[in-house]
Amino acid sequence: MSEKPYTISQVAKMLGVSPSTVSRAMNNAPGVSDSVRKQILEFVDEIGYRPNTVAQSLSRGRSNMVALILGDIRNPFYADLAFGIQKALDTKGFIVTTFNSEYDYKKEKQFIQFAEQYNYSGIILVTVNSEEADKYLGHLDIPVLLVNRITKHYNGPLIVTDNFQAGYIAARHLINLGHKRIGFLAGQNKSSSASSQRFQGFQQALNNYQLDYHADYCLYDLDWRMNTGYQAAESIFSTPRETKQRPSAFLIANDLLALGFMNYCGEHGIRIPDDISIVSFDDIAYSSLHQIQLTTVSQHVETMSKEAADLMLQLLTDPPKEPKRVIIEPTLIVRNTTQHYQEP
Amino acid sequence: MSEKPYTISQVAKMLGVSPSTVSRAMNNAPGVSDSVRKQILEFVDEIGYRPNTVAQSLSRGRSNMVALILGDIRNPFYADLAFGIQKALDTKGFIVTTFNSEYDYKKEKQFIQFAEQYNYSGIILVTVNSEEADKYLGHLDIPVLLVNRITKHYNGPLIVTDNFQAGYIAARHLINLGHKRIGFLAGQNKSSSASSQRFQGFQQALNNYQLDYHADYCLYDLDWRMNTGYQAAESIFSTPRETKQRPSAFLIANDLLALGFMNYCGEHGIRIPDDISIVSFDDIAYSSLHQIQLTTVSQHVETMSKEAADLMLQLLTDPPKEPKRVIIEPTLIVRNTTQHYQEP
DNA sequence: CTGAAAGCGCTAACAG
DNA sequence: CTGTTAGCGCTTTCAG
Repeated sequence: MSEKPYTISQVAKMLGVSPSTVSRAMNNAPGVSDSVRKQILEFVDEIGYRPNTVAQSLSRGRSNMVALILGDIRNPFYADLAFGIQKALDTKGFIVTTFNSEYDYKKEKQFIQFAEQYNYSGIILVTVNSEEADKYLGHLDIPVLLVNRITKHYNGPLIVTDNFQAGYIAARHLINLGHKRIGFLAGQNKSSSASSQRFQGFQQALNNYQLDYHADYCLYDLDWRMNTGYQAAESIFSTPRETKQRPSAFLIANDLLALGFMNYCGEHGIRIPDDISIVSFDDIAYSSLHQIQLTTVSQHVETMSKEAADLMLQLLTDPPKEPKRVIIEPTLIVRNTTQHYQEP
Repeated sequence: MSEKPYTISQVAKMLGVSPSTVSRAMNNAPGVSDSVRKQILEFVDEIGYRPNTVAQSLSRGRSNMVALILGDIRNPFYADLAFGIQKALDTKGFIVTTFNSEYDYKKEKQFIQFAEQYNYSGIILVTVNSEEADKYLGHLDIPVLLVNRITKHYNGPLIVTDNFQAGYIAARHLINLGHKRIGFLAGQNKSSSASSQRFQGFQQALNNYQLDYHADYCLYDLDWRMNTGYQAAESIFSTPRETKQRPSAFLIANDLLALGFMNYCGEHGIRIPDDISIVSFDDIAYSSLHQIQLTTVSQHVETMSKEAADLMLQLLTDPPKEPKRVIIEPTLIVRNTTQHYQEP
């Protein structure tokens, strides 16, 4: 592994052919006789020659690197997504670099520029919604695939969960259980269409079932971290309020927040679901633990990553003229953090 | 963002200077008058010219990409590690690509070759221990930094937790609590020095305190997934055995396995810590939840990632002749899954 | 201090 | 079918 790697012209010389022939043979491009091709391929394999991809990239004007830009790899939902995408693309000879925008659209933009500068050949983007992004997303030099986000003006390829429906069925579940005072711990609605659409689904459900939406049952603009969920619970339960005035159930924008929320409740003797029901979104692995048993809405991350990989592959090989848009049906997974409303 | 990017010669032409001068100015290399340099820098900034990094990479023979090869990004411990390293290196102008070896040394090797082929300028490696790796790790063309693994013959730069000590203090904690029959759910000892050293620490502690090591209290070669921990518990508790013959406590090779183990226990009415004490390793975020409260040994992943990033940076800029090796002290975090041994 | 020229390793017309 | 010739965009001697 230590000797200087061969170059294509060295290989060509050894074989007594020209570099172009070697190149053609290796890229199975037409214009090489089968016998010569075979010979080259075997030889190359034997001596372990591998083309320098940087040179290829420069020469071709494109690489086989794909950028995956997402919020934070420490969120298990994203870790799953990244893992799936990466695994699928690896086997096709693409390598994917993951960037953590930390939900900051400036960082996101930097990464996008990075990707262009580095001749990345595609970007899979869980975008931080912003007016700016909405403007340029459609006109990047390289193919973009939006994942789990949607923006007003972008109409390129896309793959999302129906987050409106996710919010709707989550809320309906609670309503079915007899809850009337339902709060919502919202994510960063401005920067996440997923979050805002879940919120809208929630409101729609309230509306359909003639329930009031109380702004003061809700918390807004929470970042997606566990600790923030903890603090949210703290602020909710430490402000004195008649029990009857307090929501009996909460929708929580993602599992991480919900876990933090439950953590606070556990520490302070607030029983779930006896005192309060909660349902959230994502269905990360930890939500299914017996000790947790979180009722949540699955986004089917496995499907999502598979579709994302497939779609990106398609964009890279033969881009369809009609951008493909795939929508995933969310599924409510009822576990143990929700129960029938009981008069306090 | 859509117009074709400028090339260095275009920029040079616009300024009426030569490409080399622009290059020198931008890399603050000597040989440009301050006034010209300033002018160039300003102009470049204004029009937003950014050098094509692929071309740079080819020309220089090295890039500013660093590969991070680890087992599985879905393990929160690795997600934390990756996040920390990436964040630290990003700000220094390096981009890091994460590869999931899935604990398979063949994949690992592939990724290493990949990295060389792509002109990566450094590799941060949580290696899958293997004889093969041990041979070539020292002689790669590019700087390597081993993280949380150690091999027999490799003596390059390194950063590890003292995993022997980790195993030792974990076991001692249990022994202090009066446990005498202690089992171990081992990870993949052959491919993970972290795992095997924890195991050795455990055995040493037993030895020091005159306790017997029972091979049949132990399970070996578990992969690191939650579900495997679940199955381990299943196999342990479903084989009939006198309670007095059963371990009263377990060391478990990492938190993920432990979580799976606890999951099974929860589902089957096995109370922790009343019926069985457990302590594991990593201290991932989910272990600290009130509903979990796992006693575990922290590897201080934050320190680890910071050190790793610093060390890699050093290797890339001015490699010291003596390879630096840093060892991190593990810390036992006592929570709620361990208690005094009680006669059954 | 500055510019011209060669070259990094590969691909892609263009000839034969 | 095969080889020759230019580049891709940048860095880096080497002259001036």
